[in-house]
Amino acid sequence: MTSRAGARKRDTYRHGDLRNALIQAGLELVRDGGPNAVVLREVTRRVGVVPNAAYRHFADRNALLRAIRQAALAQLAAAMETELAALPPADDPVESARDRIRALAAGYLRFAQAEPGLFRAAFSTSDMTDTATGTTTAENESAYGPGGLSAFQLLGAALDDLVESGALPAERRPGAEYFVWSAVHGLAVLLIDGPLRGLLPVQVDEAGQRLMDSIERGI
Amino acid sequence: MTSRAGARKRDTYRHGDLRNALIQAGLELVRDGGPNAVVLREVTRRVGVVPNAAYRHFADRNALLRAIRQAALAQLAAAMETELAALPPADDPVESARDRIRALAAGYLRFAQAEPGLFRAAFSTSDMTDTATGTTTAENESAYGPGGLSAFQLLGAALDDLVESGALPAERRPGAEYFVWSAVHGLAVLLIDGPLRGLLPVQVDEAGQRLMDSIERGI
DNA sequence: CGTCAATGTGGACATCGTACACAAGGTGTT
DNA sequence: AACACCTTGTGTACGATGTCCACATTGACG
Repeated sequence: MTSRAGARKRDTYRHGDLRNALIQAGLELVRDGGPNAVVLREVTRRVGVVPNAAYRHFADRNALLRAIRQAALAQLAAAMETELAALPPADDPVESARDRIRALAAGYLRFAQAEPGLFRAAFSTSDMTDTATGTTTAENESAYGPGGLSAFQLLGAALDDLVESGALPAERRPGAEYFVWSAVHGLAVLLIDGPLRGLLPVQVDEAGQRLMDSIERGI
Repeated sequence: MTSRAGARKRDTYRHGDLRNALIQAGLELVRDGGPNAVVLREVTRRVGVVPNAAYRHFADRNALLRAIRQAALAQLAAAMETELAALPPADDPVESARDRIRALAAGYLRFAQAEPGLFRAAFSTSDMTDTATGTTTAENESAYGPGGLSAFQLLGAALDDLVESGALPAERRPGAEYFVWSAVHGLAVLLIDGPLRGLLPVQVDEAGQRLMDSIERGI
């Protein structure tokens, strides 16, 4: 009654799974509203718990945000894996490796556009490195998808296959993921935040194709 | 006395240039602390004015932030122009055009690393598009450097020269800036925010070189 | 010199993150 | 079964923030 949205009154004094519930509610907030829509009081409100309860599971709002970011990264990786899985089997190993890279890139871009809030959250740091503390929160930076690989690792594996199939000279392999990831990530960011925001879906597709062609040439 | 940092007590009742002063103070805050270090009250404090005074020049905190972002974008463009100007004159027009693109990219990356706060602010939107209002603040998205060109336009011009010099087939020109910008922007973001943060300066240079090589191949 | 629009001030309010002390409820020992 | 203890949630409180409203000060223009 008193609570606004889906905040059922719990009958037990203990919640049982508060930590996860908070992350889940946070993800909902982040989904439409980006990282700084995660306001601690609102998160706890949704779970039906008093604000301070969150402090039993997270040091502060930033810690909660980090956990949410981790979850968002995992969803990214999952989306990319899904795209991989949907790929029809190809006989030519070279073709196959190329297709996988394109699929990963497409999954990345699609996720960014389908879930800009999650995507922004996944790569937001504005709050974690607090101004020259230098700590940079060097924790495990990557969150893994169902397959156990992070987005970055997925890309790395695909590039390895590209080398193995003979399509990419081994001496070009080192650092290749930096280039590919940079290009894809850059387009994603420019599309949802930057000056390319507001492009028509057709143009977005064109830009995506153009980008992937250039990536293939440039690797 | 009462004010903490550099907040001189003004003798005139009117400030005379409050709007600019606020933007300037905001830039200082953004410089170490990123976009959400721009706290309206702190900004006005630094200028030596009461918080509400800002509302005579900006509709709200977001409007101030937009102005600051514009200024940061201008500084980015300026940094790129500087890099261009420092380029030794080349006789071969093809070489020259390539050098200019590399210089622009280098300027972009250098600026991002030298002024991560400004850079983040320049491309932050988390607050301007308020959740499905759809307005996306379609104002003049670009801020111009001393030369009167935005970062994007600088790149476009360099690419035009590349075509004119014959190094780039005209049919590859359309959309080329999307690719180049994406790659450079992506690396910049990954370097200062993303998982590539914390790379050693040497590695950063390597990644930068690698990226620019790939870009040249891929354009 | 008087009026008026522009600009800055003062005070108030709701909301936020978070600290501190306390309550409720499991868990393990005896 | 009784008890102490540790974990987890509650209540209250404080300082800070963005923004609203009414008022004060000022320069420009008649």
